[in-house]
Amino acid sequence: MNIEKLITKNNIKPTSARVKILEILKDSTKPISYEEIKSDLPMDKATFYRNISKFESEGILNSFEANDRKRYFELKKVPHAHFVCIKCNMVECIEQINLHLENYEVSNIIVNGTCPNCKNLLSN
Amino acid sequence: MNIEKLITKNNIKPTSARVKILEILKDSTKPISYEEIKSDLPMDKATFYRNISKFESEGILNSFEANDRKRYFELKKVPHAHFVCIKCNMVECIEQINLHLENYEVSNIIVNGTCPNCKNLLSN
DNA sequence: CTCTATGCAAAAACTTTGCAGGGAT
DNA sequence: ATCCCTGCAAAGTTTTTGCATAGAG
Repeated sequence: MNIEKLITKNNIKPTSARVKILEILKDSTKPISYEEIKSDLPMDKATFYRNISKFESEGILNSFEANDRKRYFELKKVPHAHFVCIKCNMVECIEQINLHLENYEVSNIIVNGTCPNCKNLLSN
Repeated sequence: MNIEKLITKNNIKPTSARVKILEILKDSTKPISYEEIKSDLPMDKATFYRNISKFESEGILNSFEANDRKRYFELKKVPHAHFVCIKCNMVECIEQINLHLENYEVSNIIVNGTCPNCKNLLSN
């Protein structure tokens, strides 16, 4: 889906800051934090966070916090979970999960644990 | 299990600050944040956080972050997940979940979404 | 012209760290 | 005497807010 359309469809003005943010998120294969993308962002952090907040309330993107106390952002796609390593803070998507809770609406699932890599390092 | 034993078993000195922290966690039916318990804590926040950190590295407790940007703590028990409402930040335990990821070690699962109560409020 | 978006700087919220005093062994 | 624990205050980190200016329609 075209980024500009995604924005206008949600009644938001497609300013260049907004398009830029969503393009970066679109191009990423995993959720990313402000810190990870700030060098590519031609805008102030206030602008970034304000727009992120707008996108979230419009339901365009999801965010969650990892153990490094940073928020990670991603475009909303098919429901899936995220694995976050408690040692190295690596974040990755887990496709095969399905969870149904009667009367609840599930928007995101975060699985914390130790990734294969860190697990190996520990046992050495 | 007796709190003092839980502490000494993990090679930590059972100071009164430590026993107090774990007793509060033991008595809670759900994960709690520093803010929620500080009025019952006869110690400085630095002591609280330093001991929490020690307990975590010894594997005595788990913590995770909710959408309110606070960390929630609980004694490590049988594996289970937590539901955190993105509207009201209510936290509760979800017992029936099981997830196996080959080569990963799962330590905690957080499910974000809207709780039945907030879901009703929204639709009114 | 009006309304919204942006940048900058300061504030806010929660957690961590430095340091000196105290207790236990 | 030594080692670790604690409280206090200050610093740190990420995100949010206030305010004035800039930009779009």
